[in-house]
Amino acid sequence: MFSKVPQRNPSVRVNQWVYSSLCQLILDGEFVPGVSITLRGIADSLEVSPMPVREAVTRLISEGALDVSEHNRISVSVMNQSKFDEILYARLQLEPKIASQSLKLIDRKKIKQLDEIDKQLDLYLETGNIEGYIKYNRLFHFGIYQSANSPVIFPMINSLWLQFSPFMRVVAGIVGTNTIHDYHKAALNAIIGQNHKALYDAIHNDISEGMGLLNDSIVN
Amino acid sequence: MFSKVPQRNPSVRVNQWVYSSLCQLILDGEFVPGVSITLRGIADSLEVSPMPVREAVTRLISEGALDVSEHNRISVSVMNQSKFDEILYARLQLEPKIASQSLKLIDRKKIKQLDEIDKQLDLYLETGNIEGYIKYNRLFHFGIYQSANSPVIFPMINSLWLQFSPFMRVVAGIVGTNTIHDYHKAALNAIIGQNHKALYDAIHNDISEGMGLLNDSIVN
DNA sequence: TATTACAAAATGTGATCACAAAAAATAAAC
DNA sequence: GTTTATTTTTTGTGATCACATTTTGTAATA
Repeated sequence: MFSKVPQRNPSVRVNQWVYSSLCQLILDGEFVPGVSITLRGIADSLEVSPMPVREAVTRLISEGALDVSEHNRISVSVMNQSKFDEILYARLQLEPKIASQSLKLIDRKKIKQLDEIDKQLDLYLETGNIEGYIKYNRLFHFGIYQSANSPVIFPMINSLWLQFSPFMRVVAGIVGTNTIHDYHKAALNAIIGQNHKALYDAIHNDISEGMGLLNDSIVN
Repeated sequence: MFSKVPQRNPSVRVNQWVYSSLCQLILDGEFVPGVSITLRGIADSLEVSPMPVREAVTRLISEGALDVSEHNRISVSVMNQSKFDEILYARLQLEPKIASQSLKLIDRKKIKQLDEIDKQLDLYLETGNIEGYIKYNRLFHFGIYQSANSPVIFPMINSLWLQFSPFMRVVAGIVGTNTIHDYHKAALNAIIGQNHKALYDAIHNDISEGMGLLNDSIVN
């Protein structure tokens, strides 16, 4: 049923594969906010037994990506104003800090990767490719964050992205790509120049402006 | 096996009871860092089948309270310097903010509760009762945070406490209660006076000083 | 057409079994 | 006594079944 699920690798456990597959689907915006999810439905779609799905879904619920509604039914989380405000606050407190923390660990090879991601991203922006933009924007941010080697805050950031991604996908489809202006170039220059404050500010501004575009689309 | 587990309530599901029981045991410091955990062992101790334990443990792993070591063995998370630094940073960014956010929602009845909690806490400090201190310190903090009605940041704070609680219990047993000085009185006065900044600062100072006592005891 | 009553299917939860891999325990050899 | 080899037990994982509850589908009634 799901079109773009990563291929099964026999060396990786089924539960982990299911979890990362669901993560990717959520982050890519394949899950529409509010839509109902069933364990057996996902199990059939991924062609696995319900058991590893239960484990993955339990995790995603605890990370806020999925919601347990009345009568223990599972659904994709819906955005509201207070959730959005807190996600924005937490992102602004955690992501610039981790970016800055990763600064000294980013080598030349990584910089080249980030540069290529950003070039691809600009291409998607020009052609109005929302899916491409969302995916490569995430690759850019997490490309930086992953270098930080952060044991506590990185999982928290991951959880935050899982929470707003379904909402972002819907909204981005409405506002389109032409109003988006990111601070990736500033971030890249800051990385190259090893300027902590400039990188911190670039990520901060990127989040502020990006989330600002989404704010108007919240319905309670 | 576990002595102080909350009583089973037939109206609440087994998985939720197991999860909250394990949470309480962890927060109260009953789980020693590094100790191995087995699904069947916990299931036998709580006199339930392994199934709901699997669910609870999966959640606790994703919240950072438990760790998956090599060969998929489960153990209580061990503290190290980088984890500690990030937990401290995240607590300082999130907890004062949520406390401040809860300020206008705390009514007279809640203030009375907090005051009684703090009185009991002082008693435990005088008599050197570590377990009592840890429990009532948590009751005080979460008594405030819960009033904030926070959908995103509150769960993050909960996860942070689950991560450092096992470590704190061990260290607190070493340093003792006589060196502890909290800012709960300042926090209470700030709440009564509806002073946002004073409450923010009180919680900030409380975390800084409390965690400062723990910092020296980290072994890598 | 709209509403109600009933039957059928679906859903999360809990329990149990099977299995491969890893620990732990025991026996054998030097 | 110490090390090596072998057996036994334990452990997480995945699959399957049973069950109460809820939802959905269908037919009957007005």
